[in-house]
Amino acid sequence: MRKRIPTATTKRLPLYHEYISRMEAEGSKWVSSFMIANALGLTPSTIRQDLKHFETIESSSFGYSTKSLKKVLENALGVTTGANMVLVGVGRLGMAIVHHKKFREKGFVIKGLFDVNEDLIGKRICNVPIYPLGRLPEIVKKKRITIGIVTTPVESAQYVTDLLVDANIKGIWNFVPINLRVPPNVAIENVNLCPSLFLLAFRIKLLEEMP
Amino acid sequence: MRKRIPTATTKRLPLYHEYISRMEAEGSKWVSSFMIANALGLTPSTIRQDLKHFETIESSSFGYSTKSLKKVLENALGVTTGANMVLVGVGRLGMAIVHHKKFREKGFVIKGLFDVNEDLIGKRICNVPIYPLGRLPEIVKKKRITIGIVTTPVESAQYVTDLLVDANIKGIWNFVPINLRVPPNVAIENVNLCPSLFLLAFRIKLLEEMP
DNA sequence: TAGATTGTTAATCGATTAACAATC
DNA sequence: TAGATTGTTAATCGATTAACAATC
Repeated sequence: MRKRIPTATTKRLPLYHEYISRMEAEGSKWVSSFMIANALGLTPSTIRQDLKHFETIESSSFGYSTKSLKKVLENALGVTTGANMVLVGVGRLGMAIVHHKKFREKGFVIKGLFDVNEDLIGKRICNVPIYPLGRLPEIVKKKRITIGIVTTPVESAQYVTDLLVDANIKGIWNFVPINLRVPPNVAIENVNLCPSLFLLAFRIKLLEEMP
Repeated sequence: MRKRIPTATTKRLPLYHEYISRMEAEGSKWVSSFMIANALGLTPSTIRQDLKHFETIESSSFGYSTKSLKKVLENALGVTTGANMVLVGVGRLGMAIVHHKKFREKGFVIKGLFDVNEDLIGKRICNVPIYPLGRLPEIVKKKRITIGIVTTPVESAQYVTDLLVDANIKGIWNFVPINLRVPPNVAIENVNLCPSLFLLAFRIKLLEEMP
């Protein structure tokens, strides 16, 4: 990749990757911008503008080579390297994430869980041990953790984030519906379930009002 | 609200609502565009442009009235009315969603669960019964369901979505990482966990490359 | 009133789309 | 080659920011 990649493009890369992976699994050797656009609800123009940022994609009059496109996307996304992660807040959502196989398959491995609940500490979920919060700095350092998953209640989310940041984590995957404060050298990605549901309700309302 | 509300604004409304709810709970009578902007990492200008679309918000030189702002947002989002929902695909993620109290508190109630797993059918989770997929049209009609939550494996997601659409559902809350096809009169909101994680990995990479 | 914030206009910025020559 | 798709430029569209008079 050459120039700065626009954020709008950035957000689509994981979607392209998902689609390309599926097409490759189905045995497709080539995918065109038309196919991708159609599958993802975008225009071919947008796809081409986005992929322009990556020089090493092999293309022809059939479209882009599935293999090279997948490779380039995985490189760009850092999927090839994966990451070691910890998860703080072992509620039901936290447990669902730990059990999710796909992350591990892609190299994103949860190495430790943290909670304040005394009853949980020492147990294991999917063979991942649950530690007390106090051991977070030690474990993060020892296991070379780069991503912290935050699935705590709202009240403790910022506190936990500060702990993670102090432990030199590089990115926060936040499932708590607040805007966590992190220094500029730490990446953050928010997954907001409640707002997402409200947004759906809002869209339904819009559709009903003006059909 | 008067004119068409821009989609960019639409996506921020749930965040405003979340923040205002918290401020109201803390006893704030007024919130300014500066406060909201600061809390959510936006500019005051953006906040004011967004809220301009809603006429009934009471404002003063202290900012916006928390009470009226919350009310307007809840009205706009359709949060006041809530919705009856069904969930298809009772895996761990599905279960985590069923257990999530917040949705129910806000009036978004899951009235039925559906799965193909014979062992699950007839059981209850959080007092919500699990039905066989075949009974979906009947239950959706009887219980006046408007939102369908899709937490199935990728392979069955489109099939399940078609079932829901045929049963006259109004919105799909999709947790499966594919672009589901729905007719234009059905709203859809996607929650993509894997792409979200990859996006985080990508941002970490960007930060490392050019700090 | 005085101080602060909104409401609003205009300018800037970025993202999307259209179109077509270059390429495979 | 012929047909189809890319790569790229230019035009359009929408979103964000800045600035300041109007308002409370």
